[in-house]
Amino acid sequence: MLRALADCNNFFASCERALNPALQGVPIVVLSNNDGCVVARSAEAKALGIPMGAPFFQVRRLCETHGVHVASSNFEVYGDFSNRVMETLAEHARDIEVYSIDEAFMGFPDLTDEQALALGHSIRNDVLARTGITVSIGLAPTQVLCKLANELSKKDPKTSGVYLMPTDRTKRRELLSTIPVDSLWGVGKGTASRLRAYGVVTVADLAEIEPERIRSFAGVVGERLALEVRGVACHGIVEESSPRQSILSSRSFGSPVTDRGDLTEALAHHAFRASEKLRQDGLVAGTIVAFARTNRHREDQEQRNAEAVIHLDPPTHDGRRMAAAITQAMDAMWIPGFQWKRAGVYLADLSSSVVTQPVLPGLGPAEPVQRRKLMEVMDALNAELGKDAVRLASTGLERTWKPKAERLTKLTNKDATADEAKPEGDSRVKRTRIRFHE
DNA sequence: TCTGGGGTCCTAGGACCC
DNA sequence: TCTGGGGTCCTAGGACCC
Repeated sequence: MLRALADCNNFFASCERALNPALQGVPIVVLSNNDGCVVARSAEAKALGIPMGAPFFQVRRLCETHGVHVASSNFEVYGDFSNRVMETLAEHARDIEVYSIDEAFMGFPDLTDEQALALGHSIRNDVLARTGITVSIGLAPTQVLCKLANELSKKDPKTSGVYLMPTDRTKRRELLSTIPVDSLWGVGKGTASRLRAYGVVTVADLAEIEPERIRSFAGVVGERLALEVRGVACHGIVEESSPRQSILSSRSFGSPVTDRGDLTEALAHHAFRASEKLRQDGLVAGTIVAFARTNRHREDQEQRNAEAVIHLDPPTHDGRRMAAAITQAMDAMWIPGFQWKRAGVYLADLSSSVVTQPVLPGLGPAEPVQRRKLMEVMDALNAELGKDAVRLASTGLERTWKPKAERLTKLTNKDATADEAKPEGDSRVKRTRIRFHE
């Protein structure tokens, strides 16, 4: 089977540009939540030497000097662009796995080299025409090689954004012997140094070593990598969405929080947000972990992680119950005298909310009907009127703890209609896990 | 002054059982 | 002094990704 990885170029920056055509040719930088770090850069911004992940305050002057357009991240908008890109990709592929907000693996029947390249270019052109987003396409027999091919297509302008991993063995080995093993997908610092210690320096080295030998010093992860770079697929294209195993909602505070009431509000807010995600996926949670952290970058201050683990019996997706449980847990969790920088709620022990067990006499249903209804109504209103249109009083009115987002792109009416044009319902794309990233 | 927010998978080691 | 041998399940933490 032939596979492909389509990956949007400078995705968040490209979305900002698609929203505002006046930004053509202007360097663009998109900031993480709380306007903290650089998480996306247009080609022009990269050329200025603005590094990925840089704290914004370190590159602010550079941006001002060169007239860089700086935007706070707007995930709702990027999510809409993502949907349109993925729907377009799905029309071209036999199978598709949406791997993250800006990339997807696709599966095709076997094709000749010429056909594969032609297909890649037609997909790329179609996505650009329909969404304004440029994608790069890497074609290869396995996902790890697709990833590599994708990087090569980005590096070499001669490829025009589409690169096919050489099918000829000798040519492929020649290529792989020029690529360091630590640039592979799945090889981080730890694995790279272990591999080097055993003389595996290039991707070709990895492709030639016995997979069983690899296993002895790099585990099953190493073994799978070795097989994938040999052209033996270990990862399938996953069309079925696998149920998710955890949910996290957390944010940094715009300024440090020292008040117990503020922290409680923020945690109640995260509990409710996390419960929304639960309900969306038809899940209930058996465990909540509420946590707060001090600023790890402040070496002059004592550090603290405050945490409360709450077991929910029976498991629930009721945001009110969760918020109330957290408010109670604050007695145990609250430590006065610290400047809290970040807080959040983590949900675990997830299971389907569909009740499979018969209700025992005298115990009643797992979740009272009115509560379920209340959540349904809140979700419906928020879907209609916008996020947070209705919320729990315990999550606060003033919300002085809110993160910063001082450079949000204002949406025009035109964008709103584009949003309405979004196809609904039986789209062929099954969203698997969408991870908002970078 | 200012430094993000999600996820998954694997492994090692302890608890526990027979 | 010497003091089984497996197996499973769970959890914490590391590694990695976007």
